[in-house]
Parts: sequence; structure tokens; C-alpha cells
Amino acid sequence: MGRRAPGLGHPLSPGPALRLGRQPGYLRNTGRSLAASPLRRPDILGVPRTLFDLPFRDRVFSRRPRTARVRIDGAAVHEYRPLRVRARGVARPSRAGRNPRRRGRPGDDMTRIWLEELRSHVGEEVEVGGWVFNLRSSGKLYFIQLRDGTARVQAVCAADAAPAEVFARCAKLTLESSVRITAAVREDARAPGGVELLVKDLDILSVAEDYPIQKKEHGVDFLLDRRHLWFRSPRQEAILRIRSTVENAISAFFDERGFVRVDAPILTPTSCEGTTTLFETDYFGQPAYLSQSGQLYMEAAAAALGKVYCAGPTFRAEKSKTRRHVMEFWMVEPEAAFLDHEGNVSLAEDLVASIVAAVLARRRAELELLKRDVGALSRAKPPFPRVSYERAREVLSAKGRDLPWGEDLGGDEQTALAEEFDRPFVVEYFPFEAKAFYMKRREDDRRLTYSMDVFAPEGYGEIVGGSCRENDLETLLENIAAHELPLEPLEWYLDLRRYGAVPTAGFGLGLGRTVMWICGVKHIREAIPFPRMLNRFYP
RNA sequence: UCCUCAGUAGCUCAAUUGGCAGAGCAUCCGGCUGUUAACCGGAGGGUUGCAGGUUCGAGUCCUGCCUGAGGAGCCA
Repeated sequence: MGRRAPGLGHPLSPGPALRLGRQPGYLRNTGRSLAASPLRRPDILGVPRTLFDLPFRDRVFSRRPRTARVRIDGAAVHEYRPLRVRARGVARPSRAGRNPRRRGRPGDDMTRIWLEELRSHVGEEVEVGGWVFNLRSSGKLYFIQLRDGTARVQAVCAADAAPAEVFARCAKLTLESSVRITAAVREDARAPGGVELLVKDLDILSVAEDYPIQKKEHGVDFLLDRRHLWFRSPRQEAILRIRSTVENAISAFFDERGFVRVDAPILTPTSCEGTTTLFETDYFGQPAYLSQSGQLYMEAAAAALGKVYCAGPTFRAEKSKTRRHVMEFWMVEPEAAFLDHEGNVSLAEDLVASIVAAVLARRRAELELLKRDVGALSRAKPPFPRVSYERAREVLSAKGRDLPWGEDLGGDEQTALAEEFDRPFVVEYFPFEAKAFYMKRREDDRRLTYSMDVFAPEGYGEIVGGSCRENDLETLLENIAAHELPLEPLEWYLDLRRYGAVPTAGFGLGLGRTVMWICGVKHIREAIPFPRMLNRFYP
């Protein structure tokens, strides 16, 4: 735990490209500058070491076999030659069966394709790379189930269709070994998906050790300890894709409406709401806390930019142990000046609806794989059903669950209430005593606030919580006193009321819970790439 | 922090009233030219979470501890 492979460098460094260059068949700069520009001497330090450090448009290929000449900055021309270093444990690429179109065009990766593109290459010969997720053999026939992250396809290696050495190499394959395959693409009704690869050449890039995750059910503890490998299973892959679509839909939604993304700090001098326990860390001798919300900072940003939002991780040090809770989760928090309660509710409704619509439009296959009944999702169109807090109490009483006035809706209450609705619904006007100090009270009933929560149906619980903010300085000071919060750390926040206070409103949307509901997974840990849970933050 | 449940082979699980610790999958060896979590034959694989107790005898009963899961509280 905590180990780091040496020499990997910063994730944004060109490390991977340089490593690619150490594999057979790639091109390394020979150091020869063939034609220096009369206007400018090439800066040697700026010359890429391998061809793959260059954008494709800058690659100029020589007619001479196995070399490439490259124009850099449109000036100097450099010569590149194939690198013939054999990496440890990597088989030398076989000459037999190579795509003839590759000959004389070293470095040309035009024929390498992703598996998702396979259908448009039927009848052609292509090169693909990937991992063996399943393997069957039948004497003179290997069925290699291959995935490359974009799709899954079956490659067939037949003794009478591949060179003997290639066929023999297949015996070394294990689950999750990585390979590079040259093969003919053909349609075959017997193959899953109807298209398969007939292997002409196969290089084993890495023989995988005994792979722990099997093609059957596993316990949660076992899988979470191997989250980094669990990713590779189809179900987890689908969830991660949907999560990405949700994130893209969110930024598209706000972008279209002119909201500016402003990033909130993660290290904060104090808690935002003073309600939950925070993670404390040492900030050069001073205590600092991991942010539980970016909201107060968004209020400052809204006073500068009008319509803003943030999206980032938030942290709660509560020892929660339920299917809806994790210690670290991503939250999206819009905040807008001159937004009232009705506008806030509509904004939340529109956001949720547009997220769901994007997933329904672009991730049908993934939802199907997850066996998600899309009924409740298709009904997530504004306006959502709305009930007031007081009406919600009446509904709960009728169901035999009395909720004392002033108490927030607990997990059981949320589930009971959700039985009444077949789509997301809004509960509004919560009591002041159940909510945070910055929420604006109703003028007609000071006990209540202009607050609203959006609940996902089907028992997934609260996905949005928001309110209008108290913009009067005196009232805000009273509220802070009522919640017994220290004043000094909030001075900057009070400034927002001293220098041109306007009505503002906003909300927080829990990304993990939204993904969990859309995917129909029963635990939030599956909706987060690397969940941080009570007593578990490995890997 | 509290309540409930669980811990047996690498994985998922079984083991009758307290009586020889097993199966499937995975791994290794062999077979098979259309497999679909392939199949068939063979082999290896165990401090039954840890410590103590009761008993002729404990995976099983008792006590304590550890680890995990579900829920409460808190919330997105």
C-alpha cells in the first residue's frame, strides 16, 4: 500500500509515450538532422526522442523502408529509425502473417484499430491490442475472448490458419494477459456479437499471473480489496461509462445556461455548516479541514460572476455505515444570484432531467447490461411531484410513521415517502432547526425555510439538497448565534452581506447517489471509482 | 458509538444430535477443430479468523478479542 512504481513520473508527463518507444517496431530519433532550416537552427533539446512523442500531422514518412523523416516546427527534418530493444518477457514479434500493408511503412499505425471499430473493417486485416478476459481451447483451436476497453470480441486461433509458432504461443496465454493481434475480421454467426477475429499473428505483451477475479460471484470484501482489478468486469465498466456521461451532461447543462465553473478549495480553515464531523489535517502547525461543501465559496463566486457552480470531492468524517454513505464523495454545487425558491427548484429539476436524458440517449447498452428497468428514469421529466415538509409529515402519519415536528427525514422516512412516487420528487420548506444556519427563513412562517430536497424514487434517497440563502446580515448573525457557531472563521462570508447582498440560492447534487440511482446499483460503493469507506481506503 | 448477522482450500459454499473436513470453480498435467461462465479424465491444495474453556472427542457448545457486512444516528 502506498507503493509507487519508480520512474513513472508525473501522470501528465510524456512517460507513456517514451515507454512505447522502447518496444519493438517503434522509432527512435537517430540524432541526425538531415536539413537544417536556413532561418533557424533546430533546438536539439526540443527534438522528440521517439516518433510517438509527435502529433500525427507532423510525421512525414520516408520512402526508404524502415525509417521516417519528420519535420519539426516545419523547419528541420530529423531521421528516425526502428528501435530494436526487446523488453523483458516480451515475445519478439513474428514476421509470419504480418499485414503486408505494414511493410515499408514503419511507425504507421493506420491499421491498428479499437475493437469498437471492428464492424466497419469486415473483410480486412487489422491489428488490435487488448487483454484476454476469457479463454477456451479445443485441441487445434483457441477461442481468445479479447477486450480493449472499447468492446469485447472473440479471436479464433486455428492450427490450420495461423503459423505453427503463433498457434504454439497461445498455450502460454492466461486470463488477463495482454496481447497484440493481427487478424482477419469476419462475420460469423457462431461468434458472440456476430463478428470475430481470425488470428494471423499474435504477440504476448505480458503473461498475467494467476488472476484473482473469476467468472463467478465474489464477496464484497474480496472485490473491494481488488477494486483496481474489479474495474475490468463488464458491469463495473458500464457503471464507469455512465458516471462519465453523467459528469459530461452536468458540465454541458451548466455551460449551456451560462454558469461559470469555479473550483472550491478542498483544504478549509473551518467547517462550512458546523453540523458534521470533519477530517482534520495539519496545515503547517494549524488545523485545517477537508471541505464538506463548496457552497459558501460559491456564494462569493456568484457575487462576482452571477451564475456559478463547482464540482469536486467533499469529505465527511461521520462513521456512517449504510449503502448510501461514503467518506469521500463528489458533489456538484450551483449557486446563482437573484435566484428564488421556485427558480432553484426548477434548476434542480432541469439538471436531474437533463442528466437522465443524456444517459438514456447515449448509454442504452450499458443500462441494458446492468439490467436497469428504465421506467422510472424515463419519467424523470419536470415538473417533479412536490410536497411540503408538513404535507410529508401527514403522508407519513397516514402510513403509521409519526415524525416529530422539526426532525429531518431519516432513511426510513425517505423510503416510506418514496413509495408514493414513481419518479423523482421534491420535498420543500423544511424547519429551520433541522437545517443549516445560512438558509433563508420564510417571511410568513419563521419556523420554516426556503429549502428543498430532491429524492430519487425506488428507495435511493436524497440526491439534491438546497435552499435560498439568508442575505440579511442581522438575521444571519442571529442564525449563527442560534447554531452556536464561531464567528471569526465566517467573517469573510459575512462580508458578502456587507458589500452588496442580493438574494441567492443554490443546491448540492451528490454525484455518487445520482449514478447509483441511474445505474440501479444497490450500494454507492459501486458508483464511485475508488470508494473511501469506513475503515477502508485501499486501494 | 449502538443493534443484528457472518468468518471453513486461492474463490463461492457444504459438513445431520458434538463423532474420519468435502464439493464446484481456479491452478497444474492430459484429451478434444466452433467454444459461449465450454466440456471430459487425473493431480496438488486446510493452524476451520485469533486466544482460552467444557468434553473421551469441538468447524459445531461457552467466554473474550479481531475482521467484515447490513442497519440506526449524520447527510449528498
